[in-house]
Amino acid sequence: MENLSKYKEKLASAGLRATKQRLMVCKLLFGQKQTFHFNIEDISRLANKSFNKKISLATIYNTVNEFKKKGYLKEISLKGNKTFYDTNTKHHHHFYDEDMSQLMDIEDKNVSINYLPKIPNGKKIRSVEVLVKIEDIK
Amino acid sequence: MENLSKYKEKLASAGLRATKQRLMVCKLLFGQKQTFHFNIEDISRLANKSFNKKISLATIYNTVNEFKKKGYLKEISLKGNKTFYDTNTKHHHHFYDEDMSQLMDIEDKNVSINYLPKIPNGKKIRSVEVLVKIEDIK
DNA sequence: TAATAGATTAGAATAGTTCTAAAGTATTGA
DNA sequence: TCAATACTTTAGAACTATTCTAATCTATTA
Repeated sequence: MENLSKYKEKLASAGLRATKQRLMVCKLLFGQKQTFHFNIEDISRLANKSFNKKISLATIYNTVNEFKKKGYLKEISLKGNKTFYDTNTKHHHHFYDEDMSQLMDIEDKNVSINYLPKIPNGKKIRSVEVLVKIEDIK
Repeated sequence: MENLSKYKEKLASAGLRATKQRLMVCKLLFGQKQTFHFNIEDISRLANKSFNKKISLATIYNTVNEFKKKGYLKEISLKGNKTFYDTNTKHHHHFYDEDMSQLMDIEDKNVSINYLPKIPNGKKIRSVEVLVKIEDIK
């Protein structure tokens, strides 16, 4: 419970008051050693398991969406029904393991693209995302 | 109505009988000069407009899913609620226009990647997809 | 401490997709 | 050709993810 102030700042800067539920969400999202990938259900399940406390889905959706707007979380471009988020907001890429349905980060510096077609008139590039789908060597 | 046999073959090879509704879906999907991007609702709307005929959503979902399994259509990896499909099944990449919510193809030969990190043990690459998000120059 | 502003919540509402069961259509074998 | 069978289509139910709503609760402020 030592670095709660870090989370309080984060919440404040996103225009959110620090409440018990939001602090729990922060702890789950940003209290990990490594960045991670999750969906809303994961957070709900983790809150149950880690704190023995049920946080309503509405609260989780609200908090996650505010953090996304603020740039503290990134939504991942992946097909499928559920929305996935990434606590790694640095520009980077992904491996997607088709057999495990699992995502792994690829650091931006580990991918290089040396040619792209010219972009349409009046447009500029916002981001370039590479998704490397991998599967078991059968 | 001249190249219906082309569609009949396609349906047969996907294990589907050629019915009025499925032939309409085929015409909409594969009868275009250019490859295109669509979702289920688009096909439903197009059937209404082009043939003045309502095809049930269930039929469209079934047919599109069978074609996807068979490799005649590709599902596009994009966040968002609706699933998008691509009639271009060649390996290729996309521009995604954030302002217009519009997809454009980038031919595979127009993108080159000269370095990728090594892939995890026991895994091999299935595909490498590049998504270039673009936006208006404000 | 009272008043008020904001937060949380359960559950309703919505949207995309899949499932189901009944009715329709095509195919097959006699 | 006809009946039996197999496959299709369909409307609507069911399901799932997400958002909305309105009532209750909590925190802040004066």
